[in-house]
Amino acid sequence: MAVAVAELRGVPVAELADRLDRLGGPEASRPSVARSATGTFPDLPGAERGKVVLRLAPFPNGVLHIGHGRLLYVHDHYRQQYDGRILLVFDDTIGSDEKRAEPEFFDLIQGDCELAGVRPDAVYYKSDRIPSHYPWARRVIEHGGAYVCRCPPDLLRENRAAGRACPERSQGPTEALEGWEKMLANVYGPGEAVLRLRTDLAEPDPAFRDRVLFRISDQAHPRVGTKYRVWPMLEFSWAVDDVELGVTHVLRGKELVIEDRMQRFVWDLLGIRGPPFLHWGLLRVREAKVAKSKANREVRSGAYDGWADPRTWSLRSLDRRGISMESLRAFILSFGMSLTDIDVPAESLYAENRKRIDAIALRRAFVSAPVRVDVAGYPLDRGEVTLPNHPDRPELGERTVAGGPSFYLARPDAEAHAGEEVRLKDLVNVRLPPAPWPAGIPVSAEFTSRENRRLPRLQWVGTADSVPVDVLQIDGTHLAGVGDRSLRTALPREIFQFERVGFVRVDSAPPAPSGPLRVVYAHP
RNA sequence: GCUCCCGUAGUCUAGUCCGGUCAAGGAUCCGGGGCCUUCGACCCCGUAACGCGGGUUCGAAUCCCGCCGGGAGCACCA
Repeated sequence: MAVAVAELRGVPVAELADRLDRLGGPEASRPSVARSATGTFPDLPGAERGKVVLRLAPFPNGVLHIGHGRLLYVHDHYRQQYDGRILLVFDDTIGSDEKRAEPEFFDLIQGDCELAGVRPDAVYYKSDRIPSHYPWARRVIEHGGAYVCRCPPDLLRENRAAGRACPERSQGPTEALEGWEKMLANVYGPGEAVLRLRTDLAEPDPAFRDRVLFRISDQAHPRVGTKYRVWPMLEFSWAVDDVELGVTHVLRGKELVIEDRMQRFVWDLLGIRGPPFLHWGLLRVREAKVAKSKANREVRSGAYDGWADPRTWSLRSLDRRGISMESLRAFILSFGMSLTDIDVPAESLYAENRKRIDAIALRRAFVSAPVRVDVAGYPLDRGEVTLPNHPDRPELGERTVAGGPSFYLARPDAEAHAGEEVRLKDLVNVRLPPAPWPAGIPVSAEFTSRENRRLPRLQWVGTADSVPVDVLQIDGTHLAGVGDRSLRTALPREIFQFERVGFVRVDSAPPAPSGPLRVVYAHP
């Protein structure tokens, strides 16, 4: 058994490594394979290789964010393990006033799946499947499992908490069927009647008492408009669709366990054997407190820079920052199917990503808040210098950049060493003048020596040829600075390490002709 | 309040089902050192955990009981 588990655990890691190798390009030749610990995934009960059908069911009211990563990669993990299929089923029932499906997200979410590397084998829309739900409702009613309740929502809630029956609860199937037909025949307006499951008033869990199965809404749906007024609730719709779509295993977060009971209750009533359920626990990435409604609002108002704004922590934003989806996958899979409440810092994701990009990111010099420093006595032969693109990988080539005698230094960095001798990294040693350094006036420094000594090291950019750079940071603010001239040939989406600053990715948006090079900060 | 779930180092995880091989493994973070002219990488070293209390047993992270703590659900949302 122990051996079997060990083998099982070994598989995904190896597959991940293969996958990375097959990507080609610089990643294929990187010196070492990134290895990460994978959490445990139990076998799917009764699963047969090649016959597993899973379903992803996002609600289309926002793009997929980091939290959806678990949904995506847990499903994909099992798809790979069992050579199964993943159905993307848009959970687009009519929602509520606070939570409504919106048209643009159908395509955006499919794009997100693609981006994440979790391509669904088929796509369904719940809104196309409403008619097939009605016969199921009828069957449940005929089995005495449901009744039409006309209590106002507040009263319904009160009664549920108190375990009190509402007057209509005693309806027999015939009467309930009549009520149901009236619902379908537009006799009632929104909020005037619902179809409720008849569980047990003595049911100890108040959350489970006589849940609503169908309700009436006049809202227009982004895909089917006002074609339907009687809409199923999530639990009932899955009781239907998990069976009709042939789903073999339902994987969901543990906040949805009560939906399991609801589905089973319906299936038991109708004598159907449905698929088993598996759950994972809550995952919270500390820095990514995503309020979907706020993000949507800010994107729409233009306050955020689109769906890939770093503040949204959307999958798109991670990609834009240069955080690879394979890193996200490894990060997510490290949690396994744990039911624990996870509160993990983004640093863990960054560590995972660093393993993958450190070997391929070319090094570049970048200086923020530049202050000009003129060096007296600067050696003439150092007007240009050639530096390696990567300190550990000569095969990645080198670049030639402008040297002195005039430099930009990062003001806070340099000012901290005012009056001291410092080393301009990879170049020469200079003595900086004492503070203060008035703004707007070049600082006069003095050449001291060339040899590499253990002095504080400063990043520099030669003023003779520099490139203005704008860094979009994780909090949405911008950092202005200059980079070395080799950045002039930077390609969209290219990933660099700004030495002593961190990893960045060149933005894919076409740059303004005269504007700075736009990059997005990933992590240290 | 009711119902369910979860508690292994700062964080995440392996081990718990089937008690001994666990004086608890890995990752990350943190600290120290080495090395490459980065605050990054790599190498070496180090700190650090079985929520608490009982019980069963020769032996408990693992089984039993009782607490305590955390989370989720209690929508005509998903």
